[in-house]
Amino acid sequence: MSPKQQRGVATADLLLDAALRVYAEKGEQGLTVSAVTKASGVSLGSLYHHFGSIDGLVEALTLRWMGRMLGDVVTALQRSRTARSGIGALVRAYLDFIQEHRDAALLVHSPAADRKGMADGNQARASQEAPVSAFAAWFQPHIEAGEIAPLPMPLIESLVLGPVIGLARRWLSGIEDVDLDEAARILPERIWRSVSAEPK
Amino acid sequence: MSPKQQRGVATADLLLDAALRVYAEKGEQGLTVSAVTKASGVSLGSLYHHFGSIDGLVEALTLRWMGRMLGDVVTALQRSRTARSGIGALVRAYLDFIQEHRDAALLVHSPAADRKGMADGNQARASQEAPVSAFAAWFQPHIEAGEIAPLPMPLIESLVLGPVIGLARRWLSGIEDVDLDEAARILPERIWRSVSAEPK
DNA sequence: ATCTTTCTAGAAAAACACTCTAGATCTCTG
DNA sequence: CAGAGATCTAGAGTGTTTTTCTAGAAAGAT
Repeated sequence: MSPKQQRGVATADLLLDAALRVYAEKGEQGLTVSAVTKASGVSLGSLYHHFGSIDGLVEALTLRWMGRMLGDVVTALQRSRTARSGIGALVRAYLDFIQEHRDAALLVHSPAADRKGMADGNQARASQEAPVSAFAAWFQPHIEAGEIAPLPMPLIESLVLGPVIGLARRWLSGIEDVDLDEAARILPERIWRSVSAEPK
Repeated sequence: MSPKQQRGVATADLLLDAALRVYAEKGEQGLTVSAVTKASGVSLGSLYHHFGSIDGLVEALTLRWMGRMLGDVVTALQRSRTARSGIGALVRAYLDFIQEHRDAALLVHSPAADRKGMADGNQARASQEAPVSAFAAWFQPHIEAGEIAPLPMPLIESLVLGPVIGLARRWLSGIEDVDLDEAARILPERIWRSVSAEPK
């Protein structure tokens, strides 16, 4: 990588890092162009050169962290052999991530994330669907092996991820009644019951 | 209610209705102060008198529809006698609502909704916690009766609502692979397996 | 009848995202 | 190794959007 490109990447990183700091400190409202340029020391022109718009910057930031989170989750999945242990690993990886990167997780779980990620068929889709299809790819053999019930994949995803995401949102929003350790202990067993092929 | 108050409420309603129309037509970006004042025929001053800010207006709109949605769901719950049928009624009520009020549901499921609803301890909390605690109140007896497993209430809520919300978000975002009728048939049984007290 | 409060109105101010031109730094080719 | 071309940095300037502020109309209270 040439020095010029290096500098470009470094500038983009400065902006992304600064944007997350600003978001953590001042929230969604405070995440303005001037706040980010001040916090990063990078000029307005550079911001627009690299990201095109403030939404572009937020989208890039969201995708970066969404990618990291889904990467953690998929890695945890792929290390697991049985469907049951995979669900446990997934839940732990997800909850670990939001505890370790609370601010980033808040951004990823924000409404903007849904929009940006899904709205128009841009590169967002690619970087999201890779992990999502990895998710489906991991479950497929377990369906065929008779461990997981042969439900439509969207339903399996909702049953497995829905409770975890719901709990994560609740914890992220600052509600005090959520004990993530307890959840990590109890949820996998319960999710397993909902998607397993065994008769009840 | 005095005529003056009546007019005030009518004006606020005009603004809320117009805001939803604007949102439905032009999306989140298009939901500006001037668009709402034009669409409603109400002046700028009135908007700020009633809602204080554009965010205040959006928050009020979100809470109004969130209240209606949770109201539908809780009503469906309360008509059910057994835990199992309650879960089925809840799922159907939820999915019916998002189909019937797609635009409002999009707003309610947007990121802004999480923020606004939970962030600061304002009246938002009250209008949300009423239905939520109604939810808990309905489940409590079924836990004590041994139908539902004695899990912490946040976990029960996540297990029951998480999959439904996840699927709803997916459908609302326009992904084509979700069949809500099929989901309404399959999900209740699966959710029931996850929270029921019976041994597996 | 006048005083007070609530509501409506829109001009003016402030904040904001974004564009545009200029110039610096690096690469690559003749 | 000179200089043409590409990429990146810089910030003043533009247009739009939110918000504030002052004024006045309508209703109820005394």
